[in-house]
Amino acid sequence: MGRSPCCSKKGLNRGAWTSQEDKILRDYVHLHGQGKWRNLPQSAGLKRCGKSCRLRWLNYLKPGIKRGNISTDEEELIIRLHKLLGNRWSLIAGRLPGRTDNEIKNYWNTYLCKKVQDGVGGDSKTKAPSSQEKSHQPKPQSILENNNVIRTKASKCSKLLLIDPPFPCASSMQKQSDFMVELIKPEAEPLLVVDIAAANDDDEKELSTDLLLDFDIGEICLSDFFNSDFWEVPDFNHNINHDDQII
DNA sequence: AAGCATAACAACCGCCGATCA
DNA sequence: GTGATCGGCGGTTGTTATGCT
Repeated sequence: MGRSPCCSKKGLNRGAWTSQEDKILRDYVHLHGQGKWRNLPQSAGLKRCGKSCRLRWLNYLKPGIKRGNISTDEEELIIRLHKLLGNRWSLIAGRLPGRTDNEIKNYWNTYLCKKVQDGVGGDSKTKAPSSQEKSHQPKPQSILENNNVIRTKASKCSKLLLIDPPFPCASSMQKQSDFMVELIKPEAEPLLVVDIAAANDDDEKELSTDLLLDFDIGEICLSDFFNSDFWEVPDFNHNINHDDQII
């Protein structure tokens, strides 16, 4: 159907934002709130595309944004979530307070991806590790080549359904009930299916699913799960045997 | 010291779903 | 029901910083 471009590119600034542009945008959003990105540049007097304004605000100007110094805890969580969710950066970012999807995506593409692929502490050649990178602990095992992740391409999936995972630690689950998720109706239609049992490597299967181990759930809505405070869960590292299906 | 290679990060592009007229 | 608009997302590209030869 051919949609119009989000804005005319004529006469618009591109590239890095100046501090003055940042100030204008920040002041405008503080005054008028977010939204109406398309009209914002004109209203605020910015020579920028609305999308560009939105990105700048969400990734850098929005209060509470953390920059850099991704901790090992965060890093581990990113790896786990990526294992589970694939490249759904916004979902992953949603579980990392103060982090943006763009930052996590960049961090993954430039560092974690290699680290995960190498399986042992990442890129050994090239430059010396930064102070931040020096804190990265080598991973005991490779989680590369695990294809259990849910891969999507710009297809939004707001609901993920876990079906009948025979978690052996089910009895401990009731304790976690305060962040337990709502049961989904049986007739609900799963949107994505991941057959973890199809994986060849048991270790990989473990890594794929250990995020979920503390849940005594027959069927849960995973998006609700992620909306819960599982961030607080202290330990994901249980050993289990399982032929799990995440749906 | 200079030039090249690579990493890191900011920003852009195009597609998609939701919403509304 | 249809098409336009908007916001959001993930992939990709461009630029800068840093390290290596």
